[in-house]
This record gives sequence, C-alpha cells and structure tokens, in this order.
Amino acid sequence: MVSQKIPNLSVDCVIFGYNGKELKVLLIEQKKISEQLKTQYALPGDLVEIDEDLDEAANRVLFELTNIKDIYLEQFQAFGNPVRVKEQKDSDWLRSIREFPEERVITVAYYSLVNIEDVAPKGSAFADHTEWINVKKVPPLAFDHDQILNHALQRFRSELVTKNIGFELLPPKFTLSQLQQLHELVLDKKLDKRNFRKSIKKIDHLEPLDEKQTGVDHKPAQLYRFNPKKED
Amino acid sequence: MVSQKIPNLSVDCVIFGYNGKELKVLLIEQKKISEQLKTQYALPGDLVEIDEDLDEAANRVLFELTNIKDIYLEQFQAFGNPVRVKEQKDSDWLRSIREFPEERVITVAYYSLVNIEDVAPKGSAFADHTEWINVKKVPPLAFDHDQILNHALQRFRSELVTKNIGFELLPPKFTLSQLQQLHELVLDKKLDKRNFRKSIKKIDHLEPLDEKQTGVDHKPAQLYRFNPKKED
DNA sequence: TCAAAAGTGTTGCATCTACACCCATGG
DNA sequence: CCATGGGTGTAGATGCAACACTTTTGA
Repeated sequence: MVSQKIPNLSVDCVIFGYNGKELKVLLIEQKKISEQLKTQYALPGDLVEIDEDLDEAANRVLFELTNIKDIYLEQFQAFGNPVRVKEQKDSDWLRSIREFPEERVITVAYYSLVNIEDVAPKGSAFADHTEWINVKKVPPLAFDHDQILNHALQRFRSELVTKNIGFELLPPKFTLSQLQQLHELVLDKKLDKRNFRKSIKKIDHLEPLDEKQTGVDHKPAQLYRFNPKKED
Repeated sequence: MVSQKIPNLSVDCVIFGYNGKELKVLLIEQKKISEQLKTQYALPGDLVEIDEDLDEAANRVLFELTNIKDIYLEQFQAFGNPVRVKEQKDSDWLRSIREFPEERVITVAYYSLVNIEDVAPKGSAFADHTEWINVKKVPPLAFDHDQILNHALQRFRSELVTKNIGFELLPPKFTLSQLQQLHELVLDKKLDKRNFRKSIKKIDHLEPLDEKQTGVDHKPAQLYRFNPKKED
C-alpha cells in the first residue's frame, strides 16, 4: 500500500553518529537512474504523509533507514527556498521517484544523535544504500542539503554546551575521556581535562558505575552511564 | 489578481510591540461569518504562495497587516499537527475563506519586534480588524495559536538575553530606564539599575546622543539610540 | 621498568550580585 | 523646597582558565 503524500512538504533528518574517533552523519546514496549520472549523496528525507505529524514523519524516515525507533529528534529549521529542489543536478533523480517532480518542496529539518553501534544501515526505496560519512569529509550533497547539514551542526554545537546533550552518541557505558573526546571533536577545540571533569560533574543523570575499563594497556578508567532516572 | 497558494502550507507571524508599559502582540479578529459565532482572535498568517520563499511570505503577511516592510522576522518553529486546523471552533471560519478548508495545514512560525508607533493596524481580507493586545491578557486563540505564541515568547526571552535584541520595540531615541523596563517586562523580573547599566554598556551599537529627555518633572535622562553602523 | 592514559587541587582573574546616596528638574 | 526618577562605585562571592604530578595497568 502506498500512502498518500503532500507533494510540497518533506522532512529531512540529520543523524549524527560517533565511532570513537570521528563524528559521522548518515547519508543516503541516491539510486542511480542511468550510468551517466554520477552518484549523489543526500540527507535521508521524504515527503510527509497526508495525515502524519511532522515529528512522526521524521521518526518514520529515521526508522526506515536505520531501524531505530522512538528516539528524540529535534526540529531545528524549515527550509523553503522556492527553487531549492529545482537545480539541474537534482531533477533527473526527482523525476524518477516523485509523482510531481516539478513541485517546489518545503522541508522541515530535524537532527538526532544515535549510537552508531545500534545502526545497521540499509537501503530503502530511494537509496541504493546508506552510509556513515565523516562530517569533515562530506561531499557536495543534493538539493540544499549542505546548508541543512551546516545548520544542524551549528545547532548541535550550541545544544552540546548549553544542554549537555551528546550521551546518545556514546556506548551505554563510557569513560570521561571518551566523553571529553566527543566534546572536543564537536566543538573542534582542545579542552582541559580537569576543567572538563569539574564542569560535567555538575550535570545530573551522570552515574559512575562499579566497573572499570578492561583490555587497555594503561590504567583502566572508571565507567559511567547516562541515567535519566537518576536523581543524584 | 488572486495568486495561487499551496493548500497545506502557511506562515504565521507573532509580532510584538511595546507601548512603554505593556508588551503587546498584534492579533487579527477573524471576520464574523454569522451572528451566532463569537469573534475569535488569531495570529496574522496566510497560506504560502506557490513560488514564494517562506521569509517572503512572512514579510508579505506582516506588510499586509501593518504596512511595515523589510524588517527582520525570525523563523522559530514549524507546527505540523495534522489536526491543528480541524477543531470545531475553527472550521466555519476556514470554510468561509479557504478554497480547500478541510486540508491539514502545516505552518511555519516567525516572530518579529516592531515599534508600536510605526503601526497603524488595519483590516485585511481575512480580518475585521487588527488589534494590539497585552500578551498577559490574550484570549484563547484560533487553531494552535496559543501554543505558537508561547513558543515565540520563550524564544524572544532567550534571544533578549543572549543576543540583546529588543531595541526595535523602543522609539528611535530612548532612555536606559525605558530599555530596562522593557527587559523587566519581557523577563518578568526586577533588574538592578546599576548592574543593568553595566551589562548593557558592553554591547555594541548603543550610542548616547547629545540630547536629553524633555517635559518630565524630574531630572531628565540621557537619550540613546541603537545605531547598527556604529563601531564604538 | 616503561609507556600510556587516568585521575586529582589550587591560584589568579574576570564576572556577577548586592547595595545607598547625591543630582537635576518641574511644580 | 519637595517629589521624582536619573545617575554613579565598591566589596564580596562566584565562576572560569591555567597549570603538573602521581597512579594503575599491560607489555
């Protein structure tokens, strides 16, 4: 069954992941229409269904691509340039997948943080496959997705410092050094170890475990987890 | 000439003004369809035209209602509940003005600050008239506009402190006490006069004039203006 | 015993808060 | 000369940045 879609309205999702070394973003490789076309990457997104909430649509797109369900997606901006999907580079592909490929499309953009281990990227109706790509090495994207990705990164950075989000990118048990590395990567600057620890020890829901790192050839670190239920 | 509109997409504008005493928001009174219906207020908004940028649409709505042109409107959130325009209270009115009144409508919300003196509210195609209403005394609004207004207020508060916006609400020449009163009103708390002055004197583009208040029965205050060109 | 990362406190500086009196004007 | 809001500084508390050494483990 094909559900009915609003021809002018889509959601796009910027899904960040972290492998311990690099901040990555989940991109789809657009299905190749003909051999002449070179492959183009894009953010996962889709038209919104006729009776679907925006948040629901974003979750659906995320689920279709990653099998991840019920995580928080932050809506950060709507992009509505009337020609944002009308560049030459995008029209062939749109003609192959859309019922009304000439329509202008407004998109509502969401971002989300996931544990990269939880995701087994897979193909979908629109995409040959999905791929985790280092945010510092993202090729030019379809539509205005470069711009959307940049906005997402900015928003992520500012929420990382103001709201101390970011635990979602780490494995369930992590060390403070891992957390610090993640912050350094996202903010693109070195942080002082002692000051970092002082500042994050203030935040709630960060719980030390009775457990240490194993299998490292140096002093094993205390493991922590992020526990939203913890009162502290 | 009637321009073609996208049936599922609108913009709504939360326009704040300040009269020296109260923070106000510009609302439209929906045209009365029949004598039975009670008047309902709503945020100014309209469907987006088929080739119109979102920002452009917001500016058009603002202009149609206030004759104000070319001011900055901040997009803050898209609202896309599929039933947000389908409550009983709103359906009669929609049937009277919309070509497709049963369609679900996603709206992109903007907020803006204007000098209340510059606005001569007037009627429009949809509204009997427009009215400045104290934000603390806003009646229940059409659609989900209460929620939109609340989000706008929150965003305005946070940008007032982080970005020191707010001058747009004052007359071109103002005293520091007027600026302080505005901040106190928006943030809903008393501020210390000396500390307030210290903090705002750090911000750029605030320029003391060679001019003082007149016509007051106390020591006349220094006048300032906000001058975005000033380097300082 | 060596290498590698974990872990831990203090000091100076900048920022924020609290607080009270004199000044200029109009009536 | 009185009432009214305008205008100003300081001291204490708090928060942030800089900085170096000891510990624990595996190899």
